[in-house]
Amino acid sequence: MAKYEASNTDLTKNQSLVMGALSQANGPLSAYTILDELREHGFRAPLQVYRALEKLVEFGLVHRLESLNAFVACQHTSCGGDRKENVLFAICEKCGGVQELANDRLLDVVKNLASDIEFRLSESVIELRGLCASCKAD
Amino acid sequence: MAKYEASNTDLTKNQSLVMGALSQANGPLSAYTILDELREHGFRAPLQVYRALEKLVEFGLVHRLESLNAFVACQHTSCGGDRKENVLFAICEKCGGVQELANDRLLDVVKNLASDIEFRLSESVIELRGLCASCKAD
DNA sequence: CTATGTGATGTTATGTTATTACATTATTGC
DNA sequence: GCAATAATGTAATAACATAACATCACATAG
Repeated sequence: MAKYEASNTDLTKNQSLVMGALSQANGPLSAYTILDELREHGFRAPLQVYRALEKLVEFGLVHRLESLNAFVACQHTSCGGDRKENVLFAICEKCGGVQELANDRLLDVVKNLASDIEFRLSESVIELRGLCASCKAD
Repeated sequence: MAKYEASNTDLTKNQSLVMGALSQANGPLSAYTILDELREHGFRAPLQVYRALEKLVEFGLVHRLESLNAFVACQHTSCGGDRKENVLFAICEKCGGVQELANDRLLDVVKNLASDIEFRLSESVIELRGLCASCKAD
């Protein structure tokens, strides 16, 4: 956990615990799953998790997956630094794994699309569903 | 409601009622909002709404907005016909309005992206958040 | 040093969204 | 008619999220 405390934004105890749980997981976790994992560390209520998650998302260390109601640790070392979500997710429907991608071309298309309809874009949620390379082989 | 019963897929009573509620609304509705609106028509339980919604989504008459946990009537007359979601949404954070867009270029980029990582795409969730043309003017 | 502000935490209760399980009714094809 | 299938009704519960309020830790201006 020292790993996260040492990051450019210092994390509080609860934030570190939640970040630790998400980093050890090999996929997204729901807030309540995190809560259960952290009961042994003294967590008692959902709000403790949600408050930590809110900050971690704000810091760019964690992403929320809207189509899963779940949270995943950022896979880009960069992400904490370059804010602004030019990021998308490929979610495997078989193994539950998530791949995080950053793609400028996609972002450009989205921006153009928004500007075509005079929409002031503040955030974009892009989540692909399907089968990951290893699962589609089976 | 005859309007929907007359569509190429015949709707059941509950499906028609839910479709009617969504069509009259000028924005997305949550399942429970729909339930409340339909109590006067005899609806008693969430499941009645969720079951109807499931079918309507299947028919392509309704879309689910993942980032809102809400549902919106399809704005393309075409949508019922050409299945497969090559569709995205611009959601206004001020007025709550939703614009549904279909864009081939975006779909191409997404497909290429998926194929780059050997991901077998089955569905894509693309939801833009921001301010619509009329709200950003204020 | 103590008063005050700010942010984090703890706790309970409640609100909101979605599904499971099981019984019943309607419709369709034979 | 009768079996198979789809739709519906109802109750209970699961899963996800926030409101409201109390307390604690710590920084810093006076």
